[in-house]
Amino acid sequence: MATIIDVAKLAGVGIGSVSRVINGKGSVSEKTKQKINNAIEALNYKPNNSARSLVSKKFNTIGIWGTELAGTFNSQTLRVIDHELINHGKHCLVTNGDISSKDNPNAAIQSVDDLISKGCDGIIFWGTDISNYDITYIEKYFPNIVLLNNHIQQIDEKCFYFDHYRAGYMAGQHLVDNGHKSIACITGDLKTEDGRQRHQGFLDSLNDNAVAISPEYIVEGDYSFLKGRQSILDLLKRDLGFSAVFCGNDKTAMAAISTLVINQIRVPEDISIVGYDDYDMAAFTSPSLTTIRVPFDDMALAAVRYLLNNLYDLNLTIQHNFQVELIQRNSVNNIS
Amino acid sequence: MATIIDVAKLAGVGIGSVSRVINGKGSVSEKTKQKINNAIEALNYKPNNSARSLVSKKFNTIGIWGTELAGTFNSQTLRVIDHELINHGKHCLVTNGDISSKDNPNAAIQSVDDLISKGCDGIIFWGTDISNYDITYIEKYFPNIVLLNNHIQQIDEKCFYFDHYRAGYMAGQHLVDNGHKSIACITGDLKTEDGRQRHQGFLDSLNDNAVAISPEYIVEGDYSFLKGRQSILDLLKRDLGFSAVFCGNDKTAMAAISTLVINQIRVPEDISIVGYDDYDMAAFTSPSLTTIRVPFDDMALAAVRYLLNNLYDLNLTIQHNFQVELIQRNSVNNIS
DNA sequence: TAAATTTTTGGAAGCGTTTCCAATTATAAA
DNA sequence: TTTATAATTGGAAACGCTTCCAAAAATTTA
Repeated sequence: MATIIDVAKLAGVGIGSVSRVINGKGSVSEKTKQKINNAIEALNYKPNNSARSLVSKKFNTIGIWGTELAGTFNSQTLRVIDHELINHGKHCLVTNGDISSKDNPNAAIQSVDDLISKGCDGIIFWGTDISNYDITYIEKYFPNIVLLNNHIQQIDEKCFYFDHYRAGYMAGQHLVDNGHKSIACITGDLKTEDGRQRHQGFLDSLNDNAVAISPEYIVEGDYSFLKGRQSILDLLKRDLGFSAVFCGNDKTAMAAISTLVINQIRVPEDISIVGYDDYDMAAFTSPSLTTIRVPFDDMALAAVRYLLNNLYDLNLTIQHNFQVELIQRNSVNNIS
Repeated sequence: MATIIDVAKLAGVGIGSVSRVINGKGSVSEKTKQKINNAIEALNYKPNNSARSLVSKKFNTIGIWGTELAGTFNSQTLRVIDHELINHGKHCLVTNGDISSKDNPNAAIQSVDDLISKGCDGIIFWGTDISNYDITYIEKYFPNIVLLNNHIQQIDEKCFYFDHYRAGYMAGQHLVDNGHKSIACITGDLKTEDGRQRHQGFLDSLNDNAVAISPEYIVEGDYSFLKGRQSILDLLKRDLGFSAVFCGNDKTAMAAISTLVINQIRVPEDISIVGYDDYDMAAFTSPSLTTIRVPFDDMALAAVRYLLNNLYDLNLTIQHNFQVELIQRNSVNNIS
């Protein structure tokens, strides 16, 4: 591997000039610039990143910390992030901080510290699987962070999230608007903040419309297919006679549909279903799923850009209003 | 940030001893080891990775190069890889070498070079979106690579793949065994090697059972939901009267089911469907999908481990026989 | 033309490690 | 005790870069 010294020698100049050329800063005459570029070409020279980082303390890398990497739309989002980084010559270090499996209470912080000392200029915290307490603790000594789909008031400007409450509200309203009065719900994971918010929004929408919903109509889910199936079965067993179900995410909704169909219950004729997320598969369930489209990719893009702007002195435009939208397909029946 | 010199000073020893302790090699007396560990603790010392890599030429990082990161089960696989790496104190650098969008014919190689010079000890090439030619070219100057779900004869031992041909054959055989004689097919992407192999396996299974399939029964897909819908519509329009369809992946199959149902065609009573992959959603389509379970995660684990063993002198067990399995659910009717 | 100013240039110093080797210390053998 | 052997130790050199500054060259002004 050629070094900067080799390049300098071949070009017949000092290493300072070479450094100035490859970094594009400091003044170099056109003539020497030419010589140096030729030498770089000839030697196929690539700057050594370790040496660069060692002195500059910049890594041109940002870390992604999350535990939900196994989700469905997350890989699409990861792609969005990665693309934007590559566009700006940065890299992306992924860490799956699966904190649940470890018995160490500091597992989350340790895995983040690990990421930091590995060398990244900033970190995207994806989701709510790390406590607010841990995040604010980390933010004090490593402030270049951004939260994706999470919100902590103290560091509001570093948070990229949307209004889950409003989204949940929209879902409930849609059901009410279609004449449903007896509505069940399989929530998202209520241990997560966004799960709670959307649930509250949903509840409030019914309340505002004077539609009652008693606790036995509600089952707590966990976003998985399996739990979705169990939950709808649970609900069915209670024999409540509801005409619609709001599901905490599309996976749950899909599992609910398939389970209902197996049990000879028609969707939407007998029971209407509303999902949440608008995964790519939502248009291809049977029936296709009416759901809430959530601006995940937009948020991700904004989050990376925020980091990029702050870390590398760029000036990328950042979207701030993330639109939530109800996508009407065929899983809701109008019974009014 | 404390450096190794600070630690040495505080412990009252030389930097050599500190280095020996943090790397756990070379002899250090129990007494000085104690002093050093105390100092490390007191200063919250973390070795600087750039400096380490600069001299050792090891990065403790492996790169993942792929273009299919937006797939569905890929994020699950990414998690498998990441976990195994973290277990061994390594990190994972992700690059989405989206080569199609660029007009540069060397885009793939450049993005790989970029990954290499960023600093990784090895690379996992995920999928077949980079040409054999490019890979063998890269392998010459950067031999620490592994292919996941791809196979190049010259570097056989670095390839982790399974028998797509056999898997395709199983799918066809299953349909024949259930009495189907008029079978259609929406292929995978035939630009990919594995897509071609599974298709050939499927074709041969019919042939071996003396079941004819003429070209108009075959539509080329591209693994997407959308194309799946278009393709089944295409097939329907041809009015061929087939009783079953083999789909190149589960997304295609899911789109096919939903489209058939919309068109008042019952699955499996009117048309049977076999998928491919066994995505997690396959059990939750309506009807649930009979499909080929593909050992993707096993392959990924073996691939990382191969790299880990070779790069860091480990001795992890590596699975070599990847099982393909037919998962029978409810999308195939026995009509014999 | 000479002096003042600006642009360009070379290379030493320093970033925080690992690796090596010579020197020191501890241990075993005589 | 002395000598031979083994274990431990300290720190200089090197890794390849950026940053800085003083020196040299080019340009402008008087």
